[in-house]
Amino acid sequence: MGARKSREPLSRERALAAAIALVDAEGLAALTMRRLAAGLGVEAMSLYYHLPGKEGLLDGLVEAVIGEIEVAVGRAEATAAGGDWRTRLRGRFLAARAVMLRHPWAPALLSSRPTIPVGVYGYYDGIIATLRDGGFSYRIAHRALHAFGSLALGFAQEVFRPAAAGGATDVEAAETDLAAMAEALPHLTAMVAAEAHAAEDPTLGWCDSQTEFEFTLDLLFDGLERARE
Amino acid sequence: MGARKSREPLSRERALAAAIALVDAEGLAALTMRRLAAGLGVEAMSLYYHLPGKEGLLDGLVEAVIGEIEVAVGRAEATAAGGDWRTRLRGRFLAARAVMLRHPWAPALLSSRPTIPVGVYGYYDGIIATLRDGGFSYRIAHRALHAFGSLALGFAQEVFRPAAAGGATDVEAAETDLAAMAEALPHLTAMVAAEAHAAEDPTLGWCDSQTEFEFTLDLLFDGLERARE
DNA sequence: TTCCTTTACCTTACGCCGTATGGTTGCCTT
DNA sequence: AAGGCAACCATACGGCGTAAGGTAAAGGAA
Repeated sequence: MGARKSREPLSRERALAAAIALVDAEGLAALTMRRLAAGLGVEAMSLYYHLPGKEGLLDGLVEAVIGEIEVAVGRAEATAAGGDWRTRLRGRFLAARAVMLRHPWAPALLSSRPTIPVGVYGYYDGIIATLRDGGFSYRIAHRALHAFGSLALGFAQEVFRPAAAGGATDVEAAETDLAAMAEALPHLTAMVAAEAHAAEDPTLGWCDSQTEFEFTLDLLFDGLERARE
Repeated sequence: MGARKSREPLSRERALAAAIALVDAEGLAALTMRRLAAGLGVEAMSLYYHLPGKEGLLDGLVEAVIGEIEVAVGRAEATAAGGDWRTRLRGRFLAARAVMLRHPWAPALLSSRPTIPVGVYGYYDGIIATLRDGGFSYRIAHRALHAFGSLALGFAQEVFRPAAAGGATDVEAAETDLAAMAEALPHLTAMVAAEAHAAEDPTLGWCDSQTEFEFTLDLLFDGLERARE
C-alpha cells in the first residue's frame, strides 16, 4: 500500500542467505537453482543476475562458512591471548568445530570444492603464526598442518556415517545377525560390547563425538610437542 | 563366424570392471549410466538387468576398492607377522594407501557413501585385533579408530586440493600477487619460502605426500603408545 | 514531456541426467 | 512345435544447469 516496491529486490546476499537456510534445513542435495529461486519468489534464471552460476553459489556458501569460522576464531583468540600454543590452537579448532556443528553440510561441501577459498589462507596463516610463537620450525609447522588435516577446520573426516538416521533396524534380524557377526567379527563386536557405546552424541551426523575430536587433537599436540626437539 | 554369440553377455562383473576403468580414466563425474553402457556397446537400460541402479553401481565400486584393500592388507599382514603392533598397523595402512593411489577417486567416493560397506567391518576388526594384541584396552582401541579416521583406509582427507592441475597460473600476476600475499599472509608465505616446497609428489591429487602421511601416522602411534599406560 | 539506456526479472529451450514402463529377441527346455 | 524366460532395447518423464533472448520498470537527458 504505502510502500511502492512489491518486494525487496534480490541480491547476492539475499540469495546466499536463502541458500544457507535451505541447505541447513534440507541438505546439500536440496539446493538447486530452481528450488532456491522458488523459495525467493523468483524464477531460476533471475539468480544468474546476482550469481555466476551453481558453482559460484557453492563458492558463496563456502565463503560464508569460512567467514563464520573467522569470526568464531577471532573471539577464541581474544580470550586465549597469552596462553601457550596448544591452548590457543585448541581454541581455534574448537571454535571452527562449533561452526561446523551449525552447518552439518559444510564438511562435505568444503572437501568437494575444486579450489581453496581465499579466506582459508588467512586462517592457516594464523595457525602457522601460533605454531611459530610456540617455537616450532617451519618444517614442523608444515607437517603439523598436514597432520591436522580437516581437524583444523573443525571436523574429523570420519569416512562413514553410522548405520542410518531414522531407519529403524529390525530388532529380531539384528539379534540373529549379532550372533553371526560375533563369529565373523569377534574383536569388533567385543569392542562394541565393552564400550556400551550408547551413541550418546552423534554430532555432525558422523560418529564423531566431541570427546573423540579432542582426544585426537591432544594426541597430535602431544606428538608435536615432542617433535619440536 | 565360428562362434555363435556376437559378443560376450553383460554381467555385473563386466559392468563393474568397465565402470572402474572409466572412472580411473576420466573421473567420477564421467560415470553415467549412458556413458558406461555405451562403453560396453549396450543401451543404458540394459545395465539395470545386472545392477539395481546408479547407487548400486557406486556400491559396487566401493565394494571393489575394499576388496582390493583386503587383498593388499592380507599380503602386508603376511610379511609383518610377528612384528609389533605399530609395524603391523603401519603395514595395513600403507597397503590400503597403495590401493588409493591406484584409484584417486576412491576417497571422495568412500566419504560420500551413505552406508558403511560390509567389507569395511572386517577390515576394522583386523585393526582392533592388532591393537588388542598390542595390549590396548577396548576403550583406547575405540579412540584410536576415531583418531586414525581416514588414514586407516589409506588416505589423508586433506580438505582442499592444491591450486589447479594444468591451469598455468599467470606468472606476472603471480609475482605481484606474491608481494600482496607476503603482506597479508606473512607466516604462510614465510613457511612456503622456507619449505621451498617443490611440489615433489602431489599424490592422490591432494597435497598429501607419502612423507606427510607417514609422519602423521607415527605421531598418532607415538601418542597411542603413551596412552596405553 | 519524451526518449533512451540500464537494471532486474522472466520465458523458452537445449542437452544432459537417472529410471519407470513396456516391448522384442533368441536360446532352452520339453 | 511351443512355451518360458533371460537379456537387451525404445520410448518417455521429470528434473537438472544454463544459453539466448524478451520484457517491464526506473532513471537520467533532451
